[in-house]
Order: sequence, then C-alpha cells, then structure tokens
Amino acid sequence: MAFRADNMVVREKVKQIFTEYLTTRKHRKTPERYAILDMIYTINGHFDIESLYVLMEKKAKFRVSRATLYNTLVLLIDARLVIKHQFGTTSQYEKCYNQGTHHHLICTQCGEVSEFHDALLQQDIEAKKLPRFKQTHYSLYVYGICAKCERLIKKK
Amino acid sequence: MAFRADNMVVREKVKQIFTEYLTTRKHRKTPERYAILDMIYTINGHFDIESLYVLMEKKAKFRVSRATLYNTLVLLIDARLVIKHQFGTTSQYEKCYNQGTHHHLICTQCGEVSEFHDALLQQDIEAKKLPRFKQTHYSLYVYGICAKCERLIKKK
DNA sequence: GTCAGTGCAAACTTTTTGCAACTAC
DNA sequence: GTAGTTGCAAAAAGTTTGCACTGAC
Repeated sequence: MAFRADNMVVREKVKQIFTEYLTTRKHRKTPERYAILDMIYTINGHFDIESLYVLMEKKAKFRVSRATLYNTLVLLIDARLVIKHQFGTTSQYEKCYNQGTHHHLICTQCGEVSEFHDALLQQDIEAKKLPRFKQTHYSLYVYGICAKCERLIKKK
Repeated sequence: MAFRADNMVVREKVKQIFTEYLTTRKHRKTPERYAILDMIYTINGHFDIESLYVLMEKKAKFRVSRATLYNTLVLLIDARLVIKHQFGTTSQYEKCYNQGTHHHLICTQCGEVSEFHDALLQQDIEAKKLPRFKQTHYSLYVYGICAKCERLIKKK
C-alpha cells in the first residue's frame, strides 16, 4: 500500500516537472505527452519504443504514433525524466526521476539486462576530476554470463 | 622508431592469435580476414563499418564487401581482438589487444568520444563481486560537455 | 486564428540475409 | 571435391522526415 502510494506521488511529481519544463520552453501541453510520461512511470526497468507503443495501446488505452513517441522521448530526456541506453541495436529507455544511479549487468549470451546498486562505486566515478570535461552523468555496463546461461553452458 | 617497432610486434602477435582462433574453430584463413585484422590494428581509437570500408579500399588497397566486414568483426570480437561499442546510432569498434582497459568520455553536444585511463577505478570495478554473474569485461561511458563545446556555449 | 504537434507513410540508415560464385582445405 | 566464405543485392529493423490535418493556446 505504501509502495503504491509512493508511486502515485512520483507520478504526480514528474508530471509537475514536465509541466514546468514545457511551460518554460513554450511547448504545448498535449494529452499525448502526459499519457506517455505517465505510462513510462508505471514501467519498471527498461523498455524500447516498440514495447512502449504496445503498452500505450493495451494498458493506457491511448493510441499514439511511433513518431510521437520518439518526439516525446526527446523532450523527456532533455527534461531529465528519462535516460536513453544503447545496449544493443535498439535504443532502450528508462525513467530516471528518483531512481538513484544504478549500474547495468548485461549477459552476452542471452542479452538480459539487470541492475545493481553500489554507492561506493558511484561515488568513485562521480568524484573523478576529468581534465577539460564537465561531467553530467555516466553509464556503467558490466558484461558477462548470467547464472541462467552459466547453467545451460555447463549442461552441454 | 621504438613505437613503430612495437606496433609491428603487436600486429604480428594478433595475427598469431587470430590464426590460432581460426584453427581451433575450424574456420578458414582467408586473405580478407587477415587484411581486415591488420587494417584495424593500424587504426588508433574508434571506427565504424563505413570508415573501415573506406580505409580498406584506400589505405589497404584491399576491397572487401561490407558483409565481410560485419562477418569478420563478429569473429574478431569473439577472439577478443576487437571490442564493440554502441555510443550512438552506429556501432563503433576498436582494437583491444594490449590496449589496456580505458574509459570513455562522450560529449553530449558534439558527440566526440575521447578516452581516459584510471587504474584505480578499473580495479574497483573489476574487483566487484557480482551476485550470480560471471563478469568478463565492462564499459564505462561518462557523458558531459567537452572543453570545445563549453567555450562555444559561453560565447552565446 | 495561428502554428506547434500529431499521424501516416515514405525515406533513410545500419545491419542482416539469401544466393550464386569462389576458394581454402 | 566440398563446404565455408565472399560479394552483391534485396530485405529487415530502427529511426527520421515531409506533409496534411488537428487542436492547444
């Protein structure tokens, strides 16, 4: 119950942030944009355009074109409400407000992506003084073999 | 002179490794494959398929199809002689034998990619005990604004 | 009323695939 | 000789773009 309430609070909060963002940039506050933002903040973990497109139609009952999804994601990324990843061939996105920095584990066998937190590592990386470079954020992808695939390999 | 000699030594060494790889996997040792490997090991920094294609024709005087480049890169990556990155829309590749792990700085403004070394950070990441995951390698991408773009922004 | 935003389809870019010709073994 | 490789062109996959229509302001 507390979890759900928290989630609602976050969804309200990002809506506010987005409104502010749209207002200052003189962009229009269309229903599509809010529906997309809200859908994204119900998704845990990563998603790509295609799965977002399907979810919008099935879960949100709000049909939007792929072009609008791409357009809106550009805004959301700029508003720092979403981050974009390039794990494989397709771009992956994920909500990032109030999510905390996390690191990614990518299985080179099955392609599955999972996450892990490590505050110490995060601190180390963020504290790095980089020469002539103004750091804004970072991505750490650790590649290897996940437990599931490891078992499969051993069976062979 | 020492640098050039070293480079020749590396180019010979990777050729040996590749031969061994091809032999044990029962793949054929085609001239295309060796020409591609050798070209790659003359390139410093990152490259994509298109620029490799052009280099092969212009510098190596060895025309290969794009399909062969893609095929060969799969082998070279598997042989651990090349690593693949997904910075933007196109896949980027780079030689990795004897290169030492390095981290990447990516300018979100102009897209320029540069590198930095940090042995301590590397150690930290490699030493991480990850639950049910057999780590093989990792990529760290730090995003921000490079000095060049920073100056341009300030001028406006 | 105006112009930013949307949907659609076409275009574009990058990568993969099918197939005939070639060649390493 | 034969099966793995290559080159080519077509197809696929993901993303961007042009344009007419819509609706936020």
